[in-house]
Amino acid sequence: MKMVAPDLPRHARSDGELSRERLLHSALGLFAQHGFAKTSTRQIAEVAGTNLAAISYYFGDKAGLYRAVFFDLHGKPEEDIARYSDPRLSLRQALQGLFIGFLEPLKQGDLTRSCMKLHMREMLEPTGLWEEEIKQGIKPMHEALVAVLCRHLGLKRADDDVRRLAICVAALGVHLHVGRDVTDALAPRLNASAKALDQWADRLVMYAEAMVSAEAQRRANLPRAANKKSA
Amino acid sequence: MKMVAPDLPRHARSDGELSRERLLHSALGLFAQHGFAKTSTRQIAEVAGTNLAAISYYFGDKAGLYRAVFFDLHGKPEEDIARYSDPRLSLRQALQGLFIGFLEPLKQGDLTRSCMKLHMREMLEPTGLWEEEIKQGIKPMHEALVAVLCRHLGLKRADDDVRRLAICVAALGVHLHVGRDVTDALAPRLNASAKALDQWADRLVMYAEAMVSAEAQRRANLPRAANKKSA
DNA sequence: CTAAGTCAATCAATCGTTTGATTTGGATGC
DNA sequence: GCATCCAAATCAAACGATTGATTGACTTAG
Repeated sequence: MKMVAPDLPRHARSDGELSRERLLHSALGLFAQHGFAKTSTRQIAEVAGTNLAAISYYFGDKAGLYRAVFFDLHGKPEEDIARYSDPRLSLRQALQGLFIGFLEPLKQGDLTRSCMKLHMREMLEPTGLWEEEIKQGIKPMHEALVAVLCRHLGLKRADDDVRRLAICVAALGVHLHVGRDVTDALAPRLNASAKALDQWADRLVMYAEAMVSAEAQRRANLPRAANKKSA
Repeated sequence: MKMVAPDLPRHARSDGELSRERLLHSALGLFAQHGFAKTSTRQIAEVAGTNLAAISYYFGDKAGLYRAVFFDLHGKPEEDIARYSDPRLSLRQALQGLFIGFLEPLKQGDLTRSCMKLHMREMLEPTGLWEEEIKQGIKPMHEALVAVLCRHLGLKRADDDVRRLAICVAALGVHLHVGRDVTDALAPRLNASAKALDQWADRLVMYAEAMVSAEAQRRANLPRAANKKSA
């Protein structure tokens, strides 16, 4: 069953960290597809076309490789946040920017998709890395979205309901990735083409706008009292 | 590091499949928490208080145990579907029934939560079991929800937009489980109490209603043509 | 007695990691 | 230009630990 790449011209000292990058990309694909535990170091080295020992050489150990894959091949959240946090944007524009951040990776190659899948997978297998990802990646994005919603709801401070709304809006984008396989099984056409993905963007923006409007209306109908605890 | 349960009174022939059930529950918890690959058979037997060989004895092998956990300890989808598919229900009532199915497991003990988490985990590690789960569990629920939406949107047949709407509505419920840890990190209060979970139900119903209304309005504003391809 | 159940001990396989030798590209001294 | 050296990089081989699974003897209930 094991098929070694037969006769690649045996990398002659490509010097520079070429093997390192090959390991990173191979590991990304394998980790994203099979998970950390089910991916063996031998498999990674085999796919990367390097020797097994190269993993220890460049990354110390398997966990170090995973950590490097997790952080090195990951876009900073700043650019994602910038797409929707500008105060001059309308709500619709902001939501469009938000969901573009979720949809763009789907259009690109396997690399970004694998990267996203790896992160989604971390949600279900918290390994410390994930806590850091929440702190450095997700929390800032959440807070930025909360700020956007507060602004358009006319609120000075965020409360639980705004945070819940933010989470639900983001959930629409997250589900694009987490539920990708399920969606493909239920309605294959929805993710089939780039045009279909653009329709996702349209509809998600529409849905999110509707959710925000509903929340705004709920707050408008609330009894006068300023610090009402709950219903 | 390995600490064996020191002196449990060594089950004397408890006859009947008592060990079998203990293995099932222990395996559920461990599989849900650490995943399949990272859970060892020794660990399972240890927690269950049985001998290692009991796994082979009752389930053939580790995969058989996993399969048994996956299917034996899983409520049939019929009862979930029944909560929202009744044609006499209003849209709001149907959505309430739908989300109750997602929220109820959160209120109950670790068992149902672990069971749900195990299934969510399967999404990211397709292992054949998952495909069957889609066919027998998720697809029926999806089709039932699509039917509900068609009814309230006044449609004879489902199209891609209805399916997308159904997926997005369900995504709100799915995210309760998939994004549980993230939510706890971002806004711990939202999942803290049973009362908070009831508020989730209220808000999710409200959001879903808003999404359906938005879709209805979009369709109303559509140019007359019956089979318009897209915008 | 028989068959179902339980147990400690052990199997072969695979895992992540390490070792020590070897190869390579470029700097150095002449 | 040429021989020399060195550190970076690569490699095959093996390590100890752990894995899932099996064995065969022992215990108990019917």
